[in-house]
Amino acid sequence: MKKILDCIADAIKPAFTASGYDDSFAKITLSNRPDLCEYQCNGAMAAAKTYKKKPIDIAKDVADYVSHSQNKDMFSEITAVMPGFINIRLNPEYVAKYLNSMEQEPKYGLEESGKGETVIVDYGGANVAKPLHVGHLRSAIIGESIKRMGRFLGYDMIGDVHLGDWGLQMGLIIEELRDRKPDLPYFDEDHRGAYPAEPPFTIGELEDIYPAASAKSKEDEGFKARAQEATFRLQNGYGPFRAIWRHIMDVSLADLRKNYGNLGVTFDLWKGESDAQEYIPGLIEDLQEKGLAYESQGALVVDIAQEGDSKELPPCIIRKSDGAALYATSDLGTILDREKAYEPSRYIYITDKRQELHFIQVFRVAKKAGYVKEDTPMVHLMFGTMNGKDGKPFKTREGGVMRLEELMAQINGAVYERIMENRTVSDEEARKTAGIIGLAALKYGDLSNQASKDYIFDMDRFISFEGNTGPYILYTIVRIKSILAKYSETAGELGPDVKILGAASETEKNLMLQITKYHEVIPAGFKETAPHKICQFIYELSDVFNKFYNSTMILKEENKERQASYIKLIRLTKGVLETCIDLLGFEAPDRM
RNA sequence: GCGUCUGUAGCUCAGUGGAUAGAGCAAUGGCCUCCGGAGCCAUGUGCGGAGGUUCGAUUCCUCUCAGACGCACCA
Repeated sequence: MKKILDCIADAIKPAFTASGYDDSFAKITLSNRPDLCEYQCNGAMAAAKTYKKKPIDIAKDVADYVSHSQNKDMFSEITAVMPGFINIRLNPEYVAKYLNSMEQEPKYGLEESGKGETVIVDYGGANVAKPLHVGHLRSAIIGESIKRMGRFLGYDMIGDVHLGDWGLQMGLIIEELRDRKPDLPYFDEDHRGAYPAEPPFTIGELEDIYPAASAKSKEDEGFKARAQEATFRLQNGYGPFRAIWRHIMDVSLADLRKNYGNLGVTFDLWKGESDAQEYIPGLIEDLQEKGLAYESQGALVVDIAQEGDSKELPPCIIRKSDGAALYATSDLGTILDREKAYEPSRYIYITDKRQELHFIQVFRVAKKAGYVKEDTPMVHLMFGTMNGKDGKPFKTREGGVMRLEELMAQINGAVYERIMENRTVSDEEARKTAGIIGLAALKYGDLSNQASKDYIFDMDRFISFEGNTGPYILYTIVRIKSILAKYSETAGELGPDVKILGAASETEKNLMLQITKYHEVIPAGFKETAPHKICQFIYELSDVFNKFYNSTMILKEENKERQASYIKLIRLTKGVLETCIDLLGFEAPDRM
């Protein structure tokens, strides 16, 4: 259904036209002076130059016309004020009508603007055989939210975890495994026949092997050289190492699925750098044939500089001087794979902002070589660093990188303690609820910030039940659930003919007007890849709801028609809140 | 050195070419015959600095200061 701002604009357009002004000036915005009006139109001031008239006269023409037009019932006020603002208030009956139709439609009347578009979302970025740590957190949380928003808007969203599964870490693990278990058949050059189906290690061992190998390679040059050699052999298809690699993948992926699952993050594709390998020889050949790739200092590079660059950007290296492919090559290969399989109409990559240059390079090569159509948007949604309270990158107390599991355990533990302080619920329920609230606290704490900026992770603040936090939003939903349950106990379910009535109080009208922003906020959040806009919306919605709640005795209302209207309104409020937190990637418990 | 991004209240963060720049936390003072007080109401402080464009700039431009990040064979 139409956004309420557009409804208002359409209602006043005839007034502009009839008074001799272009109706493109009939643009409505939310009022920035709520004490004066609900909506405003600044078009008269913009039109003043064009028509060489005083803004106030134009505003008066428009306001007068509307006041006498057939659309006048839509407004309770439309007035021209100095220097040329048109101040607008909506008739409460009109707002109620809008909400009633909203309530009846699927997705509350949100238009599915994305129908027919396929979008690849590249997020996650986990490395196989390395545990997830807080550095992976933002990509997963933000990406999941963007994916859900797009899907809700009707886009065919394809989320790809894009694993780091082809790098030096594989060689490191192979050689460390050789040192630990030299008798394994993978290291016996004379071994014939199949290799065991069972992996030669558990996830626990694997998690120990990689850090050990990584540390060893920094001290032991010989070991590092062996790892590089092993990586090279793996990448060139050496059978025994491919067999180990398969084991590493199987063991690690099961663990990654579990960990991402605990975060409420799922992927449609579990592809990785290894899947791009088959495209690389052809890719390099093609870039050479097209005359884009040339030798420079022994490496093969593609120029990506363009008119208008404020600085000459370095060329994109697609083959190292030792002949090996690298990051950019792999990402280009992945693009070829995606074009072949999906022909996406848009790409969204969600990574750390330090990779900005890399993606500029990759995108330009992809466009220059014609792998991706010129008009296909390739978006790099970059996010900033998650810092500790000291403003420096978040670390464990010992100064190491904190694992995601540990972070979540800490948050859930802290929430659990808070629940147990005030309530006597069963331990089992408290644990479960703590998990739900903890995830909301973590995700909301992250998503409520602008993605591109660094932000400070402050657990005490994020898990607080007060202020602009996830738990506060959940609390509001739980409170509404409680009222609805009590109502249905005594009065039963709402009949289908119950209508939301025109607002009886200012707090009620504020709640109703806030709900109408829903149609504006969700498409904007996706278009601008800005989940924090959804957060801001539901925080404000929770706030106006709580003010309404505090000033209105819903269950004691004696007028049954009015009471049913209240119930329907708060049910709609709950529905909108739940829809939005689902888009952010978390859910509300029944009690907390 | 060059480039990109950031700088808003004591702290954490929103925000817009337009009227009086908003929230939360923290501080202080109120509100329970009341559907969950994990709430509501009230009080105080600010656009890093200097120019410019504009009728109007916190927003756009230039310079400057401070911080983060990046600058070809890591991913």
